[in-house]
Amino acid sequence: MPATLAPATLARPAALFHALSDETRLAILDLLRDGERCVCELTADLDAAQSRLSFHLKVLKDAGLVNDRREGRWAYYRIVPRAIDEAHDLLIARLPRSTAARERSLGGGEAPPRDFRPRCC
Amino acid sequence: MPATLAPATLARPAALFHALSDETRLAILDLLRDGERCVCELTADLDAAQSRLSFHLKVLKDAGLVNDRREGRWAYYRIVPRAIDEAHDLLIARLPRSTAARERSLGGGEAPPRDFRPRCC
DNA sequence: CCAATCCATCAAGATTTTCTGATTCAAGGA
DNA sequence: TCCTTGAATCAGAAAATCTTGATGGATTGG
Repeated sequence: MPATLAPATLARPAALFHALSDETRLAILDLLRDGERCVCELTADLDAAQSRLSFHLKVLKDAGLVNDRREGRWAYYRIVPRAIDEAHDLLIARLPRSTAARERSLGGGEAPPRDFRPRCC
Repeated sequence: MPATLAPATLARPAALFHALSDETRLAILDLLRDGERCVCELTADLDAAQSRLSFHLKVLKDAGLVNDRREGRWAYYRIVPRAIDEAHDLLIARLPRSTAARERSLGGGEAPPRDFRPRCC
């Protein structure tokens, strides 16, 4: 991760997408869509080792995608909708500028890649 | 990646987000936002080894996020807007169901997590 | 107090990714 | 044809990630 390649502005998007890049974590998020769940529930539903879920929940939490709440000996996790929104915005920011403009006015229509003038080496 | 945890439906989202989870690849996408670029241009702009960019471009291409086009000895890469749209849809599918409904009608407003009835072990 | 439960964390190993430095191939230009 | 250039690919090393099993803390119930 050379400094020249990684403006500070890319660290956050990369971390957020990384948290979303694992099937186990996506499965967790899918379970949390219906509301908060405690770890033991997730362990049961996903048939996964508890330490494994703890690991992935920590990744999700560090990325800001989930919150946790302690109640007695249980830990309840829930999705942070704003983090999904943030990822959403970061995606839009990756659309080609021409397409992004179109996306804003219309509803995500079809379109050829636009003109380009490849000036190379 | 146990089968119980990884319905086929999660492989694609994970792969797509994985491709977006690296700062170098995000930097590449940012450069491609203005239109297609050849590898040598990217190499210069990002000050990165050619084989390294080839590697990351392959990851992006395998994920369907970019296209390539050969012209003489140059290879031009460009963003595939529909892949960004796909990632976008996969994100929306991760919103809490209550929030997702709200998202659809309103414009992504604030809201408490809704009621939940933590039935646990 | 004692035992059981829920969970985070750690260490160790396995697996995956990423980077670097060749090597190879194709396309041009001299 | 020979040489140069742009780019993909490979092998190996380095780094990051993931899994497993063990340990320990906190809470609860008996």
